[in-house]
Amino acid sequence: MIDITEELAAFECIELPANASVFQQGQACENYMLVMGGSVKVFSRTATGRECVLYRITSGEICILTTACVLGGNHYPAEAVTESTVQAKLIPIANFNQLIDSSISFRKFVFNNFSQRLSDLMLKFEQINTESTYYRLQQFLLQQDDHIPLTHEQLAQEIGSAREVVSRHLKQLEKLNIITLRRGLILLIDRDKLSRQKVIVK
Amino acid sequence: MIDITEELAAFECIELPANASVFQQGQACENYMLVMGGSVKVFSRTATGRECVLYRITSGEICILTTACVLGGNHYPAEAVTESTVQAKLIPIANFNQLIDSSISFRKFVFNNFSQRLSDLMLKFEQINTESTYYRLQQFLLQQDDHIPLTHEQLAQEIGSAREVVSRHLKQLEKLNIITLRRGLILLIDRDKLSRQKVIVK
DNA sequence: TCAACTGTGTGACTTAGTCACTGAGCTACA
DNA sequence: TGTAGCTCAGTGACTAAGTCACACAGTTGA
Repeated sequence: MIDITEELAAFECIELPANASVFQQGQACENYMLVMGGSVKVFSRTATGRECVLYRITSGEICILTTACVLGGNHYPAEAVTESTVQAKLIPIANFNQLIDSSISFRKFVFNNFSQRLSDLMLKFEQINTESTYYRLQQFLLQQDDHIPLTHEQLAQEIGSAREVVSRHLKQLEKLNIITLRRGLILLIDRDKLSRQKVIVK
Repeated sequence: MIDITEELAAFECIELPANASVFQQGQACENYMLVMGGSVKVFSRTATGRECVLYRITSGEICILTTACVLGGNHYPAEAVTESTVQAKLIPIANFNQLIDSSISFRKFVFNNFSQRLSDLMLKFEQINTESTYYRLQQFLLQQDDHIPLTHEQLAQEIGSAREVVSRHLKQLEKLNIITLRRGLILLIDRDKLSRQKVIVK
């Protein structure tokens, strides 16, 4: 992790409540945001309102989507909301540009963030485009604890699918004694079997 | 356009033939590539071999996917091939990093490229995820000349769909006297009608 | 001129997403 | 403490998209 504490000391920290909109699709960009604590979810939305999580901005990360917007002269191509209380520093564009030129650390920091997001997006694109919904669901579940406090809706958003599709797959997995379903909660009871379960039998 | 002629004068220009692989999925990254002429197509591939064009690197652009790979320590998440004879300069990583630190122009140039790619990918993601295949096909056709020298396969790759699906939509459009189909060629004969044609009737 | 290749058309099938609706569980508050 | 109104989950019916297999037409080159 690159230390840019010194560079950012001058900027004041603000606090956002949970579930607050950070920016919306089509909105113009105004400030760089550096998240100091909490988590911001960046997602895109289909015509029918379905959400698909693209990535998260967590502590110590910068929202480089702003840079892309400012330099490209376009508006935000996605939405972002806070998932928890978020502490963040807002950096005006002029200050940001000045820091890029004056601080090697800050420059490297921003470059790293850019790279990471690009990689994240490529990976997400790959997954959504090349892997089946069931495979994405399976992999997502395997990455979690045995106790998964998510609704089917939230799960669908994480893997970029529809709630009904996820519900149906989960129901099949429950019938196979791989998981147990509770309201807003999934209990993973046979991780091994899940990792081996390639196809869902009707 | 930012002028970085001076910064790049020291690097020799190589030439690649058409249809040559530039990098493959999973490959490690070695050099930065700056395209001086011609076009490189970057695409991802599904498990069944279907390709989806992500973006193109054309004259004066740098393949920042390399930066993302180098900084992220990961391998190429996509493939790239030349679409024509391509002139390019290869810049070793050490020289690239040195240029970033020493030249404001070069830095801005790379930043702009990063931003543009991020925006491209977001846009592509949006389109593939939120728009119907027919809508993407319709929009793609409307962006072309009336004389479109592409096979259905190539068209499918551009919009990220399957050849058969594209073929079927095109056939419907031909029945409606909107286009004429020839081998390896589509003639757009009624642009207005195409732009109004919202739904394909069976 | 014909074999091999590339491009197109199409039927049958599977998977995913959408729509509409039902009912179960939770919670606030009258 | 009962219940209205909410969120969450389940499901049938349908459509869109992708996959698979195969037929055949146009093109190319030995």
